[in-house]
Amino acid sequence: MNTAVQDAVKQLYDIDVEVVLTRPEPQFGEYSTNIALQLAGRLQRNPREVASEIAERLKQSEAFAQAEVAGPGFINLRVSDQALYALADATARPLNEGVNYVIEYSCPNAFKELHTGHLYQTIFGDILARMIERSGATVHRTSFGGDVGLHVAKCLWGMVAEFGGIDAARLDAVESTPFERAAWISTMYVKGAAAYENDSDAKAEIDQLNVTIYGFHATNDRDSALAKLYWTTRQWSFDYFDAFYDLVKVDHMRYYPESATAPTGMGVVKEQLAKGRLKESDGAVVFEGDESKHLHTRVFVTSKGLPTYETKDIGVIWQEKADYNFDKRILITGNDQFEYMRVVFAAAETFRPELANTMTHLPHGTVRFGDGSKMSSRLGNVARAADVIDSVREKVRELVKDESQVESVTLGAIKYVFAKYRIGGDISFDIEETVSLNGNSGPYLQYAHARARSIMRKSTVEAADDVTLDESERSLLRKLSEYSEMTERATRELMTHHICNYLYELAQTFNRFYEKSHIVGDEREAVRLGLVRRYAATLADGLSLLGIEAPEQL
RNA sequence: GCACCCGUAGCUCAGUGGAUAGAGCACUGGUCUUCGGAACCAGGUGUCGUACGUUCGAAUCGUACCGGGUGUACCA
Repeated sequence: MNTAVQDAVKQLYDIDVEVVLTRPEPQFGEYSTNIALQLAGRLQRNPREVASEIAERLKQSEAFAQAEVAGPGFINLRVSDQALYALADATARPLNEGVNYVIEYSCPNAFKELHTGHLYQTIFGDILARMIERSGATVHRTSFGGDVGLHVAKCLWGMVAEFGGIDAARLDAVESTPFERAAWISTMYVKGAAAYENDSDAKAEIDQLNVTIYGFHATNDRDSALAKLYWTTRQWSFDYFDAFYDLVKVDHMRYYPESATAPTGMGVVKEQLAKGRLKESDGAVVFEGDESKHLHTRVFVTSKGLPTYETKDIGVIWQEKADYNFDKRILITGNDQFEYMRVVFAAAETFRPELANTMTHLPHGTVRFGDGSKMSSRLGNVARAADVIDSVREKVRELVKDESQVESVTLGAIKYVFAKYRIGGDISFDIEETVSLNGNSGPYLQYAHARARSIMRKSTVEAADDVTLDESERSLLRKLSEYSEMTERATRELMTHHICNYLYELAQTFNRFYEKSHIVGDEREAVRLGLVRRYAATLADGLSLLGIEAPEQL
């Protein structure tokens, strides 16, 4: 359709322009263009005159039923009902046909529990992956976290202290579900962390333990007593991740543990040091920042010879590239890592120029609760992901009687609230609002779908299309016709909140239609049933993009 | 100090060059003898943080400032 306008401009003025059609307020029609305002300057003419010339030309085009000049020189375009049906039935263009993506998110550390930040990333990342897959791409979901390091040493120390010695057999007495095991490991961490702070002997032991743990990987020690304790509980962590991802019903990611990425990263560091792209400085290996680009200098290997997060991050990029040969890589992290990631990306692109323009970093804000507080692990009021889910489920139980639907509504509520904020800023998580049955929430849309399906079950006629729609019928079809454009935009911009805003507006439009238009038993039943059917299908499709179930009844 | 992000209605947020700046929540009143009322309609007194600038046109772009947050060499 924009090409129809481009052609008109070309014929009239012999100018090649890129025409962007926008969706104006409904009273102005389906599409609007400001092309005349842009051309007026170049042509040294009055914008309204230019607009009416273009509009005259467009009236002859088959693409539009109507073309009118409005305001300072906008051209408002209206399409036929028939064209509106075609738009409503159109599927989004496959923007990423054949493109190979890696999307890295969630990224929990082994030996720790997932908190709300992980929950947000897990859900947002999963939705993003769905959207991109839907646009024709191949998507590989990955995750990256620490299975070695000081936090692990604190944990192991805590276990040894708890057992009064190194005794892996004592693990048999620990509760056996993945969530209980993860919680137990957390208490061992707390024990170790406290000792590290307050007891200098313990601190020395833990620091030594840290080195020992790296050794388990280097020497592939799986049999010594301490190694058994480590490998067993490490596996417990991975089992817990799997159980958690099953609980929230997302696809699993491939986990890249730091123990594996560190050696890869160290190999790269060695190579790049020889090439002079990394420098030695005060005994450490650093990537020198570029002040003109405001890039910090960062340490890749410490003066003690240990790899930092930078090196491990380079290691993951190299491994993901080797495993999947991605065309595009998207990384989701908290926004506190924004500047840090700029340096890592700059280093990666310096080492391997072919990576330039293939990697995107999506930083997100903090999940904040109703009172505006940021839950802090230091203060002991950290919100574990599982606790958040539990408290939402409790609220849902008050409203949904059918126990078999509680889980679907619980997850719908949580996924929706995380998807509806534009990524980048903080996420305000108000539990009442999240579970609320009216307003812009997941449960509201699930209900909206169930209601539409109920109407469809009730009707016995054959659905039919009609090209002389009344006003409320047409406004619903018009809203439906925006769906594929909206999903394209959400995919292009990597922003899930467009989907939520649209679905909510769609439901509101439907409610207005439904208020005015009787369906079952009406003489226009067939036509209206066709619209209800499209509405239910669009709602279900949009919810499925968000990973939310669309129930038949609720 | 420098850099980045944020500042829009009482609250939570959309809108990032276009028409009278919009939603939800909350609050008030009303509609309909419910095809699932979890509905619909009506009601906003907003210095779009402030000031200058660019533009036919600025919440949106530029510059400076104010306020909040984050980052800034051996943590992740």
